[in-house]
This record gives sequence, C-alpha cells and structure tokens, in this order.
Amino acid sequence: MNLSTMIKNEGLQLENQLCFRLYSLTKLMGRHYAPVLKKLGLTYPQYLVMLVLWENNNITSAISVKQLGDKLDLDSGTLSPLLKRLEKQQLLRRHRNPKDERSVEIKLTNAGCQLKVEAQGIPAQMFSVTGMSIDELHKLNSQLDNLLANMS
Amino acid sequence: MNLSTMIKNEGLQLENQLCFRLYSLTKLMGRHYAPVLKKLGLTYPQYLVMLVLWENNNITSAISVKQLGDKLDLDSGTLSPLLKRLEKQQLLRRHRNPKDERSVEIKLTNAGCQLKVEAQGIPAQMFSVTGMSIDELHKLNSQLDNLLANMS
DNA sequence: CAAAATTAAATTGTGCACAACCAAAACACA
DNA sequence: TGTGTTTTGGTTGTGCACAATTTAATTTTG
Repeated sequence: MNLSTMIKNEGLQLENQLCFRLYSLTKLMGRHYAPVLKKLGLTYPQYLVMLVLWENNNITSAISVKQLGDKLDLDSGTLSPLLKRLEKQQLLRRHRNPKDERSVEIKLTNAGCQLKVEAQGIPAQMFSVTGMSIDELHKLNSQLDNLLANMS
Repeated sequence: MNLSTMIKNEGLQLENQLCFRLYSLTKLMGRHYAPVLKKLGLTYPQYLVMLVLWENNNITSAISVKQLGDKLDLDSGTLSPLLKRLEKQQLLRRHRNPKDERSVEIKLTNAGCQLKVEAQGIPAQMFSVTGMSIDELHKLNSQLDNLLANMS
C-alpha cells in the first residue's frame, strides 16, 4: 500500500490497518494471560497494578492512586474499583494520606508481597508463547516505544 | 535483557513487557480514534464492524453474525448488543436466515452504506498520527502479523 | 428414522476503560 | 486573609470483552 491508495479507498480495508492488528494482538495476549493469571486470582489489569507494587516494593513505602495511574496510564474511574477488588482479596490496603487527605495511598499486604513469588515464571512463560527470539523482541519493543512516543 | 535475567527476576518489570506496550498502545490508538469516530456516531469496535460490511458491500448480500465474529475475532456476547445498537442507529438490519433459523444475517441500510463516504479520510488521518513512514508501517505490520500467527 | 452431538445466537454476570460530573482538600495570590 | 483555581479521588453511566449458560435449530450416527 502506498499513500495514494490509502488516501483514495483501499485504506478502509481491515487488512491494511495497524490499529486492528494492535487491537487483535492485545486481545489475543489477554487470552494467553488469563488462564495463567487465574491461578493467582488476578486479571491482566490487576496483574499490572501488582507489577508496579512489586517493583516499588510497596510493603513499607506506599504509592498513591495518582502515581499508579500515571505509571499505567489509567484514570481513577478504572483504578478505584479495581483497587477495591484487590483490597477485598487482601493483596493490598488503601488509606488516606494524613498529610494530604485528597490522596489515597496503596500498600502491599504480606499476602500481596508473597504473591510475587508465584508470578516469577510468568514473563518467561509468556515470552515463549510469542515464538520470538530475544533479539526480535527487543526490536519490536523499541519500535512500539517509538510509536508510543510519537502518539503521546 | 537476556533469557537468564528474564527467568530470574527483572522479567517482572513493566519496562520489559511487550504485552504492556501493546495494551498501552491500543488504548492510546483508541483515544485518537474516539473524537474522529464520534463525528460518525461510532465507537472503534462499531467502526470495525462497519469496515467489514463496507468491504463486503453488504447492502445486497448479507453476512452472518458468525462470519462477522470470525473476521473480527469477537463472540456473540460482544457482537449481539453492538449490532443491536447499530440497528437502532439505522445503519444496518438484522434478520434470521430462513434457510437456517439459527443464523442472523446482517445487511447495510442505505444510511449505513453512505456513511462510508465520511469514513474515507480516516485511515490517512490516523496514519499521520503515528508519525511513521509507509515503509516503517509495512515492516511493523508484518512483524505483528507474524506474532499473531505464532500466538493463534 | 430417532437419539445424540454440534452449531448459532442470545443472555447473564464480571471486569475493565473512559467520559462526565462531583466533593473535598490544598494551593495561589491579589 | 479570603476567594477562586487546581488537584485528587470517587461515582455514575455507557460500551466493550468474554466466560458460562440457555435455547433452538441443524447435523451426525447408530
């Protein structure tokens, strides 16, 4: 496809659309993650939240909903109920920051911290599903990073 | 990142995850599409359905919900209510196939067919948002196609 | 042919995403 | 200082995605 065909007509074909590929691939990824994460009692977005908390080691320190939203590019309309579900599962605790009552701070519980051990194998397992080499993965990652930067 | 670091620990970092990039990029794409599609009264998944119907020229011929689901990789739990919303907007019509009463057939209305004209500019417009060259787009598309094939 | 298995949609329930709106708290600064 | 603005999180409503179940129709097979 060149620019003129895109502008004229064939651009409307599903085949030609980058966005449809990203959309399909994201759904497909989700289906591969689902059974693996189910063993930990997590959905994919919940897993992302746990990744941030594990990475930050938020068992002594805390992170605000705002900061979490910045990291994951999600707003409070998504995060608030999600965090409440994780709190109900005893994986984290939420409490208002006494210094700034607008802010809600998130901390891992012991159970939430320990769940990290069970998640250790997931990245390698998911990598194997892609059928890619490490080198290909790197290249694709950096292309997607460029695209993210361009579109943000 | 090499295999041993992935297997050991750093693999759990958000930074390293292909899937998070796809997930973020898909959401970002959706946000760029939303205002453009709003002018046509469509959401992104609704736009995808319309793309299939336009491509197939389903104004004389019809396509079943099943076939639509195969093309878009969506099940009836998603498509049924979505198609009812598009029918309410008079963009398409649904009716049971008399030859096989299990199947529901979808046809464009005149209004649905005419909406294609207003959508002509969207692919080029969205392409410009990516900031990519045609050549880069091609390469990325084929890498994503490989990944889709590997994971399906 | 009749019973069993398969297929196609729809329905129900859960969990994101996100827009739009709200309330409370903190901040700015004239 | 008091008042207008900004920040933060929450709530509500809409629309996907998808698992699980249901219903009806068709196909397979014994």
